[in-house]
Amino acid sequence: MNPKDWIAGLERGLGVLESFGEEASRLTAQQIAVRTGLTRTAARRQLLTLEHLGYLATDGKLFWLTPRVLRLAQSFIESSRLARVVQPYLQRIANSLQQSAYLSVLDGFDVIYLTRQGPSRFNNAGYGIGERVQAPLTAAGLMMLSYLSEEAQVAFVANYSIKNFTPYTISDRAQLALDIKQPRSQGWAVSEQQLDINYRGIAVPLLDHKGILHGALSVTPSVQNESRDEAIGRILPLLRDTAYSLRNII
Amino acid sequence: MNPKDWIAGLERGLGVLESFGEEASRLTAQQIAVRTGLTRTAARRQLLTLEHLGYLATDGKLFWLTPRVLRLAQSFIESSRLARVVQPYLQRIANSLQQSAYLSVLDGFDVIYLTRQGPSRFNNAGYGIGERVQAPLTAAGLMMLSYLSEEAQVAFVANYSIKNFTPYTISDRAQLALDIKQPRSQGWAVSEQQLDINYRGIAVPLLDHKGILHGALSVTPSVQNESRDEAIGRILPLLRDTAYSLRNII
DNA sequence: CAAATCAGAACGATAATCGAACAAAAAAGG
DNA sequence: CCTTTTTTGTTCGATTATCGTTCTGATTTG
Repeated sequence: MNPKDWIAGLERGLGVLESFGEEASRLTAQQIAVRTGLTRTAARRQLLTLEHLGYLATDGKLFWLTPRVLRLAQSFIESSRLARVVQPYLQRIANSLQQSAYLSVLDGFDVIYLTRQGPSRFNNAGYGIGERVQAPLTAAGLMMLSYLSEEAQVAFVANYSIKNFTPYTISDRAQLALDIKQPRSQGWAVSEQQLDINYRGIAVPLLDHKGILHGALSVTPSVQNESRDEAIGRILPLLRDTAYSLRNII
Repeated sequence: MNPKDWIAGLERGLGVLESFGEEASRLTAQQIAVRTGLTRTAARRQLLTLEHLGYLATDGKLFWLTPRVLRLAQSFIESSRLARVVQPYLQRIANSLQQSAYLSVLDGFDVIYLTRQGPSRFNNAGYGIGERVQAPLTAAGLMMLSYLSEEAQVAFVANYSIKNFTPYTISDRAQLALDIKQPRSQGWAVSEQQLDINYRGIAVPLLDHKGILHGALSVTPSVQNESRDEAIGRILPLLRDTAYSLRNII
């Protein structure tokens, strides 16, 4: 890229916005400067600009994010062609299984739920739209990770920081490496009580006619009343058929 | 503000990001230029920068948003002190009423759900975190709008574009003006089947010890099995008590 | 195949942005 | 309560990042 085609101010400003987080919800100009590597004066200019644009609020000393930043997320969700196209197909799955179905994509180490569809609006439980979960904890995440290149998978396994959510959460890198490798050849992924006890996830990849991965379809049935294999036998055909019907329109 | 403390590049870049939307999901540099008022070359520089930072993807011609923009939203949600503090109180409400309870804030004309709490994780139905709904359609929105200044309310009524979601949706500006004025003096708001038939909303304001509005607490009971007044009698005391307990810790 | 539309590169002008240095204010400490 | 230390806000000249014009090459359309 031509070095002239680079807006440094934009990069810095977005860095400032991203430097806020869970344990850094209210920061001074100084703290931002340290986190972003800018000088205090430069950081302050960015902060004042962001405040004026409505992305930040301040009491004169501390700065914090405003709900305004959610508009960007909204734009993404609304502008997702994939979500629009897949939505009615999710509905068919949800109706047929009488439980919520999900479309998700990968962002870095996280799975993001683009749309969900329950049997009815107010029985639309589970993950929320735009919600983000560590990829290896979900079937959809394992499914999509399996489509990364070999090197990317190795890098992932090395850099991923394992956290235990349930006693069943994978806690061993060798196992993780296997789990994110296998689904691709097999054509589906399952995760057992990784994130929430009592639930498993079943996912299939959403591929276009060229075989390019666009996302994953998944459902999260309860582990009660049926074995893993029973659940797969009951659910997988429907997911596969749906993904197959979508292959030429995504 | 000192005019030197203004990062033009950041303003322009965020304008580019925000110019994507539902009916504008994939845009050329040219189209972006028109939408943002920049020249094509300037728009192109912003787009290339954003692409390189991972916020946009391109096929060389069209640009579109990537899931990356959701990280900003995530930061906001995670960094919301209000959400953290209120969460356990929502849980109490959800347990006691056996239905989801919400904390929301206002952003422009929209209500944003900051957190929700259902009786259990997988019975956590309804609005998703970060979801955005036109304010006058919800009890929480009416509640918060009633805390705007007189002028802001007038401006709101004049500028708000009314859409009918159900036969009960308010469709008359005079009525709207009344509806967004009344809740403040009354101390609570109710909305009947504005957004979804079969459900009403009941909301109370979340005020600190100085009387400053920080958000709204709400629940959305079914209209079946009880009248409006019965629902209010059953639910309002709990919401009020909860809001009152929070008044010194938000 | 011609016409029209759009993307990419070059470049000199301009003003946007920078950081050092200083002033003011707030905390900390005795 | 006053002094010292740290943090925050402002100014200002230097620099270079960013701008828009213009031209060229590529792609689409009729």
